[in-house]
Amino acid sequence: MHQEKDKPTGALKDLNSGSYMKGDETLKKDKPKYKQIIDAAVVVIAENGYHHSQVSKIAKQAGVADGTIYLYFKNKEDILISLFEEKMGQFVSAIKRGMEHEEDAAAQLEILIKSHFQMLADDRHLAIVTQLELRQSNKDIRLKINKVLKEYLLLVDEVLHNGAQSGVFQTDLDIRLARQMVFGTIDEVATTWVINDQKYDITNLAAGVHSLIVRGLSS
Amino acid sequence: MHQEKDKPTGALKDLNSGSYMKGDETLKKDKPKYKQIIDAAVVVIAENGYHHSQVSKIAKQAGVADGTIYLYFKNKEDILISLFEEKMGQFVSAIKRGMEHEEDAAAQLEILIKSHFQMLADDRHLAIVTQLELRQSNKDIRLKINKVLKEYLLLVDEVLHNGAQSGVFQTDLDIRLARQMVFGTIDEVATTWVINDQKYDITNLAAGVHSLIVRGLSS
Amino acid sequence: MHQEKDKPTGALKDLNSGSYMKGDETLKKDKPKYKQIIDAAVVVIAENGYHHSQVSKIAKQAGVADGTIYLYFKNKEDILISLFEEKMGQFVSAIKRGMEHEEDAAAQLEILIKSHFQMLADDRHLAIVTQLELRQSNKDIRLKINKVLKEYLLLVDEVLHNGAQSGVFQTDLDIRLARQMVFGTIDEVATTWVINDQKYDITNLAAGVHSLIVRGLSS
Amino acid sequence: MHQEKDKPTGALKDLNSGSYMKGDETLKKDKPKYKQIIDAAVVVIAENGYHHSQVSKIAKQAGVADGTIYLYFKNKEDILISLFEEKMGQFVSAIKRGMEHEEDAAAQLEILIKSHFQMLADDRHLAIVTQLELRQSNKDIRLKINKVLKEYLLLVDEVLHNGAQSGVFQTDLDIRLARQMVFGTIDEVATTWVINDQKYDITNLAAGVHSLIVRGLSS
DNA sequence: AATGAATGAGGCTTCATTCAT
DNA sequence: GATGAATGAAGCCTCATTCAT
Repeated sequence: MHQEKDKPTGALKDLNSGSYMKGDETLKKDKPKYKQIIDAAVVVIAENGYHHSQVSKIAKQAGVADGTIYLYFKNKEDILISLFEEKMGQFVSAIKRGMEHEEDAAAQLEILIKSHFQMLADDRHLAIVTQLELRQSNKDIRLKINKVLKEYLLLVDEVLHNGAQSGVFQTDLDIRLARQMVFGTIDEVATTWVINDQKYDITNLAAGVHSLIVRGLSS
Repeated sequence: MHQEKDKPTGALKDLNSGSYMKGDETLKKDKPKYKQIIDAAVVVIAENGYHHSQVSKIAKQAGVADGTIYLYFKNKEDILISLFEEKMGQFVSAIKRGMEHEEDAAAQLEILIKSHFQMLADDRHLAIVTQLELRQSNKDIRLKINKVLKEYLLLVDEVLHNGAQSGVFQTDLDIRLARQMVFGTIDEVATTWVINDQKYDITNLAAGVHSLIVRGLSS
Repeated sequence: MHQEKDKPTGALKDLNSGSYMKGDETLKKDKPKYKQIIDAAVVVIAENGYHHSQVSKIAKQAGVADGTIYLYFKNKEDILISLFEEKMGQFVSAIKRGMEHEEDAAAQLEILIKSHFQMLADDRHLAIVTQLELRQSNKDIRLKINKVLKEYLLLVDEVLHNGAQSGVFQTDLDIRLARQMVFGTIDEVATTWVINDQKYDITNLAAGVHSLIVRGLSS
Repeated sequence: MHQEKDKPTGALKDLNSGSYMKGDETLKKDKPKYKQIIDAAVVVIAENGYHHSQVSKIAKQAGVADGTIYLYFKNKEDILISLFEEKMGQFVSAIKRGMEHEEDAAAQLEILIKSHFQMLADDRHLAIVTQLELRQSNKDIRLKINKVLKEYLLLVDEVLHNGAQSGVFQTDLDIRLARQMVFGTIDEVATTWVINDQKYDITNLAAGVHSLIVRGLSS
């Protein structure tokens, strides 16, 4: 955990260098319209679906002209990737903050799961976008999204590594495989919840998911 | 376990009644060109990506005229759904066959995982299509695909139910959640493997995945 | 009037030589399937509209295979033209028969109008086809249809000529213009009736139409 | 006649509210490209025939990009309907203007016929389009065209009603039937003229047509 | 003569992006 | 910086006709 505490935001540090941004004068990202457009994109995509979310619709929702979008984003793809970066960045930061004062790997994992579910529950539009809509994007975008996702996965790896080293988890744990189980499970539970119109409280599932992951199916 | 043995293939029995098919004279599905076109679609989609797979490309790969496609499929969407039905049907059948003579739930689960990975490994085109390309289809298609997927999930449920009843798994197992873990994990492992260009042997991961699912992370 | 009586069917004499027919052995036209297909076309076009009347639909209604159509008709266009020829031929013959024993031009005109309306009233499918559907065909077909129509117009001309010579009508009548009034009026009344779903009895309008045509609007 | 004089253009007042047009800011209809495209459509349809008039051809003729068409019209159909509305509106307005200072119904009718023929003679492309090409459009379009046509027919009705009341025409005139005679005759004369490649001067026929309609065939 | 499976040309429309104002 | 009118490429599907059986 020391690692983690030593560089609490480190893992995210170059998340802001990915996409479109001209000079280093004033970052586009810090101008109000940048976030305004991203938030508009979340709403529009959640409400209309990925394939019916034209740039013009996002512009209208953001209250700007179509052309203005292109002053802040290279192209439509860039909106989506930036959206994911922006939101995922906050996501990872929040989870890290949550885990900051906990050293037990199992407990950290529970915080991670809870935070994950909580954040989805807090923004139903965003939940739809990340769990369903963004996945219909083409391979290129999904690859770039995966790059952003890597931050999150590294976080999971850290927890697993911790647990293995401290003996909380199996000492010879295949971290890569375990991470795929952890992420795969959380993601599947989240997606199922969104597909079912978020009609139950997903945060209530956190404990059960945590237990399954840690203890497995065995009796 | 008796259930399972009594109707080993039952759950799949009407998988072939889904989409496009006129009378009961000679099923379109049984004509050679039907499979020919589906196989062509798998190759074309795997090689060009979902969004660059024009009907004309599929027709050319299948060695038929564009219009011929429409003698066997209602529209482009129907090709995709039928593709998934056809392949998923074989998929589920194969897994069921594999599990037929095994009564232990944990062993059944291992067979399921192994079979799943084996089938993906056996057809690298199909693996790309199911793990990556088909997911960028629109909501309508995904809904219908989910319907087909349900057969598979029911199969998982049966195994889990078995295990819970026979005491191999936790007797108070939350089947729904457990199924989401099982499927989520398998799917994530498979997707990761495809994203990494299938460059390692996924079947080697089956044992590890099975172990993780059954025993969890605990030491 | 002698003219008229001398060659009672003359005007129709080459109506049967228009379109498709191979040798002079056995006329295609006399084989049962010829009329069978034409009648099928009338029904299909009336019920589905011109643009939704595919050859395959006509074939099915006629109880023959698609290919069989082409043993009796050169192409789809030929079905339509033949349909019009066949029906228009009967039409003109019937009107001629009706007028045969009447010498007064005004009375002849009344018979013509009455017969015209009566025949439309007798076959509601045919009425739809001739008044509405066939008019959406392309210019080529309409030109050929007009050629067939010419027989009918010649008949009108004869009556008008008669009337002018016998002093029943204006002696310096512009036959061409008068014929356009007669046909235009009859056609417009018929079309209006069909557009209104044939929901009143068009034959009741014959007297009024005749009176208007003969006496005009004047008080 | 007072009615007529009091609201001479009234019947047309909402002819411009028919199809595609968003707010009331700046009407699409008033922008130059709107008329530009409609005029292009008239020329293209007249020269190529309805079925060979692709949107791209119209765009090229109008000197705009294909996509620009869709900034002004909902779809291809909307071009045709708007075309008819626009031209028919001018048509009816012109006729009304012409009749404004004439109180005698017979004289009004003569003006109507003359104006009708004159306008067709003034634009040979438009004549082809309205008399021939537009009639092969599908039922939906024809229905909407008929709605626009109704303005014209109401105008005819007014004249006939006038005439009947003032004793110029038969006082017990069946207006509906009379209107069908008037319109049927004018339309047939116009169509015949167009089919014959407009090779004679149709305006010369106005007097004869008027005479026939008012006095009928009687000697 | 009759069949019907196979063919393949052809066009409307959407929407991300640009650029003159 | 902001605008929004204009652009133009790209693809699914229908259906008249053929021809091997």
